[in-house]
Amino acid sequence: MAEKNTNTNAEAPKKANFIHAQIDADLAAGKNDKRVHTRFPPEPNGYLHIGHAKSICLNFGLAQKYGGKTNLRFDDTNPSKEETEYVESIMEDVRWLGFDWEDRLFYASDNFPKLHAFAVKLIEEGKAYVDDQNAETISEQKGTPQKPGTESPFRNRSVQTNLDLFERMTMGEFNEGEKVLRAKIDMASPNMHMRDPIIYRIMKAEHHRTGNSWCVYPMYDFAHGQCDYWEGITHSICTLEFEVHRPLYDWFITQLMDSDYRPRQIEFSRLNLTYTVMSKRKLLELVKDNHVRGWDDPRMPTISGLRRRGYTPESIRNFSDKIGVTKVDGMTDVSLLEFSVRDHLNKIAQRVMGVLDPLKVVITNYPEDKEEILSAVNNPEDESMGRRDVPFSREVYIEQSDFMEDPPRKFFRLGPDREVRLRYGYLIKCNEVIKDENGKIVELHCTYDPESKGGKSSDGRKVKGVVHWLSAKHAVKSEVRLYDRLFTDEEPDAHKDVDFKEFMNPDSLKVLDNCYLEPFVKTAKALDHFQFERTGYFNLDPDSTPELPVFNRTVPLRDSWAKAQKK
RNA sequence: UGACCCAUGGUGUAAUUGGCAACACGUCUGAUUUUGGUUCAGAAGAGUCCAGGUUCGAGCCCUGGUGGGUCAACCA
Repeated sequence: MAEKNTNTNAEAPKKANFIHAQIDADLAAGKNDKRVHTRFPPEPNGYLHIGHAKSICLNFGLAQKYGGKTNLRFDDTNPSKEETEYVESIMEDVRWLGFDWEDRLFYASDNFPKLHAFAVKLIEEGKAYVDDQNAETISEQKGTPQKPGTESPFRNRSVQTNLDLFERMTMGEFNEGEKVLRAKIDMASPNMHMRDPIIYRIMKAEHHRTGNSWCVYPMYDFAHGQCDYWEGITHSICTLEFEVHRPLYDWFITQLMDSDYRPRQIEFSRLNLTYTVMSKRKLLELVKDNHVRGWDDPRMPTISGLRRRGYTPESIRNFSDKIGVTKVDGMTDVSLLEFSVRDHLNKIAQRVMGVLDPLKVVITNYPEDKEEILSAVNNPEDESMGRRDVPFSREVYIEQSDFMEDPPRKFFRLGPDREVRLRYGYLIKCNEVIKDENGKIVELHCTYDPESKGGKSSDGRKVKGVVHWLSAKHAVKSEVRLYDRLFTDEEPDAHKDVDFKEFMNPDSLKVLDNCYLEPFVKTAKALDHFQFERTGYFNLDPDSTPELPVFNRTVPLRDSWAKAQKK
């Protein structure tokens, strides 16, 4: 018998990318004892977002593929921006995504003493000097990308003077901005980063880990490569904007190395997603100015926001695999992300009937006090999830949008004298439409076909429409939060003259407070995933109380009817 | 008036040492369906930024353009 290839995404081998090719070449050349050791190096100055997830999946994925290791390293060299709160959220998010750094948790700040000693060594070798000029002057002397810079008058101080001055900087003798330590490289280099870069600056700020023990802090360029080196990193993967830093990265490594081992920087393009922003600065602005409820607002592209929204780690990892890794600056359509989460939730989500916008239906030929228990499938994609009981009675709620008094062509839901099936229940026919004094439809009177239970009908007739419903007296009242994209523009931060906040979508959050759900949702735990049948995927928000469950809509179901209606 | 990087359907990516441009999302049909979901079957959509060159043969190699990105923080 021919076997069908049902290779799922989870099992499918990851597509090779250009980094794999480079690692393969390094391995073939026998570099670094054929080790592969990567690291994920966030600065703890904000919450992680979906772009970081791409980097996390890449770095940890590489280690998995090559039998190597991945470190988690906090790049905490700027005490003015960094906080312990961020450190904690980052660790939580990486773990939640499903990755484990085992015992390899590092901080750049762990290396402050070694970094300082290395700076002293450079001074001794005549490769670094203390500059007394202010930031503005130094900047002017840097020149422009087109024009070479000029040398600082302090460039040729004696080793002894530099040693003395740097020591006094370290002891806190000078104020912020009075002096900096610079590497002596090449003020005429076509690469701005090689024009005597600043490697240490005076900062009298409290560091979230080292407190007040330091008055001088290393710059990123003077810390990152060295940390890579000391941690034994072989492939230091970062985003494209660091490409021009690579010569400097290599320069410091050359000063440091004492064997054949040499880490190597490789750059890839960061993730851009439509209808959102992805810079920590802008996300922080949204949080600080209360445009959203916090870093974990379900509308945010942060890992914590996506988690609260109802995304699963699997769906994010899967998305990450799908988008691949290249050096092309692009813009990924958010529909790819939405596909990933639907795809996963379809397989795992418990089904439930939920009426978001209720319309009362009285089944006039159903006995007043009768109640029945109907049986519903928990997940048609997964038999092992079993079935559940759903109570049925004379008065039910259906969705307002499932009834039209004057239905258009191809509308196969309820209308006057039309018949639909109540999912898992009976066929009902609408006989009477009750309106209030304003003409608004407030209630429907229907009759049911007692022979139609369980998919049959008394005479074999079939109906096209199936609607979800809830027994009015059993239903649990809930709040439901519907989310839409945070911005109305595909690239809100791509407009030169308009602030990205001008494009914020005023309807990005819609709160429905008159929703009904099956009774069993009372037992749900925060973040549990559900599919509200015919509506979308939802999860239980931590804001829920025993009296009032609150649900977030993760993503709507695909809806070909709504799509057809738009045309 | 520089250095470095990038360019393949609408979007994201593939394409062994040069060998019929493939996959996914999205879009559109149709079938199945007690979710207008899922699943299944199928379709449309690029000739690979441009111009030369090498070659039997170029998305891939070479040359020159064009377009885009990054770099002039005591941020990372």
